[in-house]
Amino acid sequence: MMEYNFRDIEKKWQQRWVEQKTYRVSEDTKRKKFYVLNMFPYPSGAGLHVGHPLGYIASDIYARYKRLQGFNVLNPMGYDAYGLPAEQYAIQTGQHPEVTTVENINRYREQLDKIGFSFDWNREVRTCDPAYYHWTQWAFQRMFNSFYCNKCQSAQPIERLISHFEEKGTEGLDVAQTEELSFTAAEWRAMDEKQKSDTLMNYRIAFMGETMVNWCPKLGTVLANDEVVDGVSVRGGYPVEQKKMRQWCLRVSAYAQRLLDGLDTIDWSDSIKETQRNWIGRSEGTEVRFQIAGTDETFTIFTTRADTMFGVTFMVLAPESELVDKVTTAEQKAEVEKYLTYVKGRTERERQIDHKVTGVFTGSYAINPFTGEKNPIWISEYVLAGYGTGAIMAVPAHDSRDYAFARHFGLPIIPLIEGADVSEESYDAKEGIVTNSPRKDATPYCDLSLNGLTVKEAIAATKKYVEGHNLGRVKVNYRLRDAIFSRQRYWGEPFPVYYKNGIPQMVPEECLPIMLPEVDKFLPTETGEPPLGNATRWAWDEVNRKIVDNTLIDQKAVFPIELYTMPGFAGSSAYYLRYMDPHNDQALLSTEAANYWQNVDLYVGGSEHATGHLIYSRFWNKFLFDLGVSVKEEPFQKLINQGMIQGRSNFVYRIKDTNTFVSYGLKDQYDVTPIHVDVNIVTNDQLDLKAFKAWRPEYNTAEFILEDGKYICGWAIEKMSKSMYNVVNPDMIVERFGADTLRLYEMFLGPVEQSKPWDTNGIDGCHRFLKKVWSLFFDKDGKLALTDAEPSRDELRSLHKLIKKVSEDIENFSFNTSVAAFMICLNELASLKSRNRAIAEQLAVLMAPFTPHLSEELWEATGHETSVCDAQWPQLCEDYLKEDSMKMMVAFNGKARFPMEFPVGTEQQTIIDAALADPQSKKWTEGFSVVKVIVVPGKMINVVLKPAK
RNA sequence: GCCGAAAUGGUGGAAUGGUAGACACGAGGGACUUAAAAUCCCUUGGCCAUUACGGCUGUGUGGGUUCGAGUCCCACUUUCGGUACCA
Repeated sequence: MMEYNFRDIEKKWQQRWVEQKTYRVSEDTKRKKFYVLNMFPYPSGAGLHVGHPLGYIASDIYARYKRLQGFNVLNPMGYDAYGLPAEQYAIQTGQHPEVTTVENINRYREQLDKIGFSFDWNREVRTCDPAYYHWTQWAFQRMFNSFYCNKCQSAQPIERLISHFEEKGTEGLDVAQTEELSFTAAEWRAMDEKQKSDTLMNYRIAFMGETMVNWCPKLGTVLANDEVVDGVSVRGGYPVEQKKMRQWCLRVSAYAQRLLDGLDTIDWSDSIKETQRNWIGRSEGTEVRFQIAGTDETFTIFTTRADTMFGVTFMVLAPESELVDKVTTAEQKAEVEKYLTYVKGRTERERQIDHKVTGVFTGSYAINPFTGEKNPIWISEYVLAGYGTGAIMAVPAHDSRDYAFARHFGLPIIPLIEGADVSEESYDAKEGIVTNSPRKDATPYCDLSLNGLTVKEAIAATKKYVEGHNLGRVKVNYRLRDAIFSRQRYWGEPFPVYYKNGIPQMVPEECLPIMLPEVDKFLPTETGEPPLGNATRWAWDEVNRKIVDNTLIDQKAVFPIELYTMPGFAGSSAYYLRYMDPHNDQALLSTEAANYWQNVDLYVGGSEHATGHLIYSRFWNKFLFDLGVSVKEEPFQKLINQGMIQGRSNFVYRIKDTNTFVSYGLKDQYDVTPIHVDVNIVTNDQLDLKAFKAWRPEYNTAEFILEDGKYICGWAIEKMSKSMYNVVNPDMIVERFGADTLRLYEMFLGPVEQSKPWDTNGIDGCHRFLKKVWSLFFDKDGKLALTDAEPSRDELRSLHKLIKKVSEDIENFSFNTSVAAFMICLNELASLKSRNRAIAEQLAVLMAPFTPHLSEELWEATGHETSVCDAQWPQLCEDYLKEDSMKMMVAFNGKARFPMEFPVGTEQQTIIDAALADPQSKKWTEGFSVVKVIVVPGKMINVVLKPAK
């Protein structure tokens, strides 16, 4: 008996695909392109579990479907190969990260190959490959040599800015910048080289800046926020402090508005667009200047609530603000110093976790330009130096933080909105009618009155007044920060930068890439320099234009090279462009390739990258778009966020202090401890006792209290992880059921976007289905059992229903329902006893995106010589979908009662008459009169009744 | 706190405002078999009824719109994501 032998079939076709280069693609201007892309994986040491391929399978189905529709489909894959785990492993074992990374990549590749993807492996990229990071370095240099022009909203060569300085200084400048500088052409020309370099850093898109970081002196490295808990490092428990450090940064904030606007042009889920909008955090407000009482000095605050000008009762500065020194009076100096010391000792983390109300009075006052009142100036950590101007006006009645502060320090609270009760808490809502602005008892100070206006109107009126009276300006602020672009790590892209007299210089473009040097230790140096400080060959010979030994520094023209490396997102920001032309050694990609492939039509990946990779990539692409390298402003037209596959853990229950395990149903009668048990020795929650005893030595002598002769395990949905013993490996599934079954089942589990648990038990259904498909084509002896008769109308209807459903479902990414549709169709064919060749062939094509190996085999068996990949997606003929008759439900007052059948196309009135005339209707209509009848063709005849009098 | 998504049988999940629970798993019963596996058939939301038929109830909670609501509107509860002194 010849059964569905998936092992041989899958091996055969996977080999043939390689031999015949089935998935090789090239630019073909005669065909329309379609670019499908998955977020490339970081090859971790743990290998793939069953959750990882979910998105790859979904996009592979889409890619294959598009190909069957005649598109020239680009569906590449590669590796995000730089990353922390490999480096940590290197530090612990001395194993070079490259070795581990390559091992892991090979393992991934092996696992991926078994699942039957249509990737064009010829286009593989690895971020750690010098031929790849050449272009990461190149892009960085271009960013370094660019500034952002606000007027033309695009990146421009830095030379243009320099000539502007030469001619006019900063006059008439409207560009993105770290801080607003002001100098004349003469002043610019008077600057020395170092000063000019420092000044330009204020404008470059890739620039060197001073920023606050978590610094751990004992570990000699910067730590990310999640590597610090309660002020100490997670690894080692060493204290962590806030430190200002020089770092390379990318001026992502310059693109804030374009990043925001672009969201309206792309086909992403509303939730992820919203996340990005929040992250960019555009806020329209007003900057207002306050005069420091008794001086000529002023300072500027930012507010979105210009309507609350008359409710200001104090001012607050960020502790890091440069104003602090200026406004602190002699009497308050000691207090202020004490407070600043306290704040300095607080880590970022502590400030985030507990929002203690703390602060100190500076001794100075600011004059409110609307009331003339003197408001005390305080310092508090709740005001952040990095947002707005680092100074605020406090309106405790209408801001909860100001309110808490006012209550704590006994400062006045003036309500400004009619009916707002501020006795217990502030009234933060931006609605209501403004009052007290100005207060009735106040001496008139300015001619602005907001009383009687709505909040919205009051804000607009105040803005107008501020601009008209030169008190400040209308300003848009963004929450989006510039990205810190350097890491004190080894395993990352080196910077193509060297330092000449402390001034960063770009290595000439023709000399790229600068290769990551060898080191003997992956830790920081003894003097606290990053790991690259251990490299002996890490100096730049400017004359011979090559990397040379460090010992030559200080001789002639040899200079130290940057010791920082780039962060993870550097390599992953433009990889989708490189896939278009992966072997090009002259450019990131050719113009031809860029013009043909344009951008990614469909991008699949996790939503956890919403505020990381997906922002950086969009930024990077926009920059390259400004350079004319990328031809589309947005890199990813449509985005699908696949859900996580969770683990389904199993538990056994050990009676305390014994080696006896009690079955789930009886566990409440004992004092038990639940213990995770390997899900691979449990079937349908029933424990394999033998396998359990063999699982670990201590369970060798285990005894069991069973129910109905079985040991039933408890279960829970948790993250899939080794420690929960709920990891299911795709190789194991492929070995037992085949890749096609795995693909089908992963899709059948539920909607791609949704998180759902993996439960191996359900896979049988999909496997059985494929066996049934096999036996539709072949008899018991393995002979093709199809007939060449004309297909019947019923067969054709079943097929075309399937074509319609599957085509729609794939377009909508609703793969679980298309799998169900396959099963329904097969059942229909079985009940029709259909073995029609024409129908069966079409079924094989429809299934090809889901089960490519099986479809290839069936396609070949039905006498085709080409790959099923080059078949044509079946044409839908609506004609076959028409039923001869339609079944409709007769309902009375919305309640369905009995079915009736009518020939297709029956007149509405005929239907109504027939329904009312039906003897069964009498039961419901007696004693009632008919108000109206609603006919939903093919579904429902609803008779609306009311009692007859 | 704010933003977003969700809540349907024992389980995963279906349902353009029109017979809720498609499809599958599991469970129960049966056929075949010495037996097991495999395969096939029947039942399977709950409650009541059953020699016929059937009836009631049911999509997190409470309201509303509608002839008709899982679906639309309002309020709430819970869960999961994201984010957080952003003025």
